[in-house]
Amino acid sequence: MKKDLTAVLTNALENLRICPLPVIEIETPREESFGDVSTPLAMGLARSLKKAPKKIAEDIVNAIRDRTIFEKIEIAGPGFLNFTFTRDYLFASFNTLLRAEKSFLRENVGQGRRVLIEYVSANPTGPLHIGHARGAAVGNALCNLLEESGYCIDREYYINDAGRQVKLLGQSVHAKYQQLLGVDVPFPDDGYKGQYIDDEAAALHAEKGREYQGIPFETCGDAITQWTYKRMLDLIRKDLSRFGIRDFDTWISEKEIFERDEVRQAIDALQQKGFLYESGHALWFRSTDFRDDKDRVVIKSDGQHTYFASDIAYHKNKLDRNFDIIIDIWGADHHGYIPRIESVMQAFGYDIARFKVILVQMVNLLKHGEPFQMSKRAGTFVTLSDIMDLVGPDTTKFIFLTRKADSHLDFDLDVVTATTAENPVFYVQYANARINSIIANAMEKGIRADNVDLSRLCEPAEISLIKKMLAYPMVLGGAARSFEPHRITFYLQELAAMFHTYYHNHRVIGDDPALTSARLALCTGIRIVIGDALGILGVTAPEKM
RNA sequence: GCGCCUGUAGCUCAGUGGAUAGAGCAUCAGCCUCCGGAGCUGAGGGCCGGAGGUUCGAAUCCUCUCAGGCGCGCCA
Repeated sequence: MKKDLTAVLTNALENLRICPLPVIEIETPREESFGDVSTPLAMGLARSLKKAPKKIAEDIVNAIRDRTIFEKIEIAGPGFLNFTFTRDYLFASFNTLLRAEKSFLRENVGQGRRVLIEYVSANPTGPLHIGHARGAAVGNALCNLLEESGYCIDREYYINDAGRQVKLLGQSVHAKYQQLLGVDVPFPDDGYKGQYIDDEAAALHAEKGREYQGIPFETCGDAITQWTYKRMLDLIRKDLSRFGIRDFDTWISEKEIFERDEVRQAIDALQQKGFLYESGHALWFRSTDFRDDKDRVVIKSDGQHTYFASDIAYHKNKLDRNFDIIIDIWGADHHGYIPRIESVMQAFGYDIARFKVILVQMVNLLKHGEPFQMSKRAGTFVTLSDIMDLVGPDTTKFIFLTRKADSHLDFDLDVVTATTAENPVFYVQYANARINSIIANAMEKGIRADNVDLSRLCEPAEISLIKKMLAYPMVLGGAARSFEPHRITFYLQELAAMFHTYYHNHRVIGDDPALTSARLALCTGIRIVIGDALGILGVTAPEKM
């Protein structure tokens, strides 16, 4: 729909010798009476051409030579161009959609550009919680969406395995292990609490017996830390897999970045470019040269590097891999780090327009309508695994994807688990299951859908459904261009609603074989679109429920 | 104090500078001899937090202001 109209309009603008050619925006109008698609093109040109929008619109209409696919072209409101397609065009397009070819369903937004998307990247110090899950759902859907829209995607998870946090994890398990064996080792003040630490200590005992009994952390700490965090990482992978997140292409380790001396090299590189200076025995990055409001310490006066230093190295590592676009998906509580990382990117000479941080807002976990505060340190948190036991992966993902990434989200365990009616994902999946059931029914009755005469679809609801499906590629394209996968969930709910209404008003399988075939084709189209869209969101489309 | 995010229907949220601002839930009133009732139909519900500005046009952009959340370390 969009491709054809864009071609027509481009041709018309060329006939009018309008250049440079403006970006042609195509939208589906709010009211069906305004036509199938419309463009505010003439209004956008009003300023540069210094002519009234309606006059420009008239000129454009007159310049359209080939109008065989249109039933109607109207100028409306302040200067909208509204297009209504002929039935023949709609049926022909829908026929193409039925072949489910990606070239028809997709817009090539990416043009093969390479994108690195880093998301989740939770510290391997404990199980994933609901905040990580939101990042995972958004990141996974965005990767799928961009990949399907012509980008080459690398999915990456950054493992913070070098810092104090991982060591603290090891200390916590070490202490619990010793206590288990009756050795009185004090638990670290800010150690990790929670049942899983006890479980890990018990597991360590089960596997290694008394090997470390009475041995101080200074001696056996590295071994225990390694052992524990690898198990944590394994747990995270399992949770993500169960959550239905596609595996990452790269699991990149902070520790290995250190071991390859990349931190040193990155600091040297900044030093050479003159962005570092010494003050108070510490080494500073002059991020105020760019977009930060204060300079940042890279190496502390005690000679230790800061966390920021390894971030510099990691982002240089990303840059060195020559991606066209680099996307970081962070929890919104890290938003204060954006300016300094952007500064790093600029210092290395990278075009900041090709770096994007997507912030995923906090999830307010509620129980009985009351805030359910989570803290890994205090050990009071609900894990992603717990959530999946209660709610299920599909529902959890879908709910995360019904909101913009940067909008706050309430996730009330009672609401989400109590009444299934509040789970929009079921509504969509139900439509899919229903269609499968209808088609199975038809096949049992030996009804074939060969040589379908689509022109038998003449109910207004049928034409509306076809138009809705033909708009699907535009929705995907828009979502990809704006990095907003949530648009797809809204589209799906609308399409499902149209189908459910249609289903109640019209029987698909009836006495008229030709009409039945045509309606089966209609259903098949809906199934194709729902299946395709759910697939991109990373949500399953069960045949039966 | 400074910065970022969010204020849209009772609640949770969509809304790409464009036409009469939408959906789900909740509430109320209806629909199962019929392909899946996890469904359908209808009704009520709005000063788009507030005030200015930008222009042909603002929920959308700018300034100010109010409210909530988060962040502001030689922590990680």
